[in-house]
Amino acid sequence: MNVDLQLEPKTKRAAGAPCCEPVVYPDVDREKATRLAEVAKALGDPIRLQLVDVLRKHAGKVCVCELVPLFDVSQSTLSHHLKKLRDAGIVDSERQGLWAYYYVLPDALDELAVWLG
Amino acid sequence: MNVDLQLEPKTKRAAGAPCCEPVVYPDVDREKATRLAEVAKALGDPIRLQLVDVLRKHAGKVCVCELVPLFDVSQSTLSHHLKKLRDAGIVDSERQGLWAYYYVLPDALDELAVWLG
DNA sequence: GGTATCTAGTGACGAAAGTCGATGCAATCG
DNA sequence: CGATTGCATCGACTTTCGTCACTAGATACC
Repeated sequence: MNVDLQLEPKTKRAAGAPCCEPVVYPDVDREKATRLAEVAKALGDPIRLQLVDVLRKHAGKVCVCELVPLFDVSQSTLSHHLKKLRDAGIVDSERQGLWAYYYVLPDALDELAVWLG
Repeated sequence: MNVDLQLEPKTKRAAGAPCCEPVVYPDVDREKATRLAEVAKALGDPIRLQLVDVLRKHAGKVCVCELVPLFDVSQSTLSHHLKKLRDAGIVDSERQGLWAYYYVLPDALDELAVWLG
């Protein structure tokens, strides 16, 4: 593994011709890259990442009113972050009377985990 | 696993008292969350994610001149994306004469993969 | 030395993100 | 019914992002 092919120094023809032909190609197509990047972007904020961490580690569903006091941001900001996570398909919510309960949808995170290998 | 503890409906005291006490806490501290989010954010763009994909799948180091033609953006934009990946500690580069070769530093991605479980 | 080539950096600019306070909307309580 | 509570949404603001054309440095060829 990691053959480290010896990096041909490419001292050939620096002037007059293109330095090299593209010999490597993406393994994930643009569509899948866009989807994975969407999930990664949703995790790209410390608050959202901690939100997901809380929801994942806590079996079952968690009331928003328990989440708000854990972070130093306003309730509306937290709601905004939760919406981002919902839009990315990382979590979903369920209303129960006056309260809203959030939980993780594992598929999105799994897909990213698989790509990370 | 995933006990789904039965979500006490909380019909108790909706008026006059806080709905509930916070009973869940983040498992990753803010510092680690910030670090993980930084890596995730760097992967939160389709071009950067594909760049990492190319560099990971390709054993060894890849010349920038091979990367540029793979994407429909200008050379300066690609250089900007590579810098973001460098700043996040996901890749590093090495100059060899006129060319620059990029390669993946696996630790950052591994840390994220471990968190994803 | 002069010129061509490859890559990084700069400046600019529209788009998007993160934040807050204020408001809206359902549902519940009294 | 009216008041209150929990959450989502809106409007505004500042900051960051993605992109490009242009420029600057360094290196290699002639």
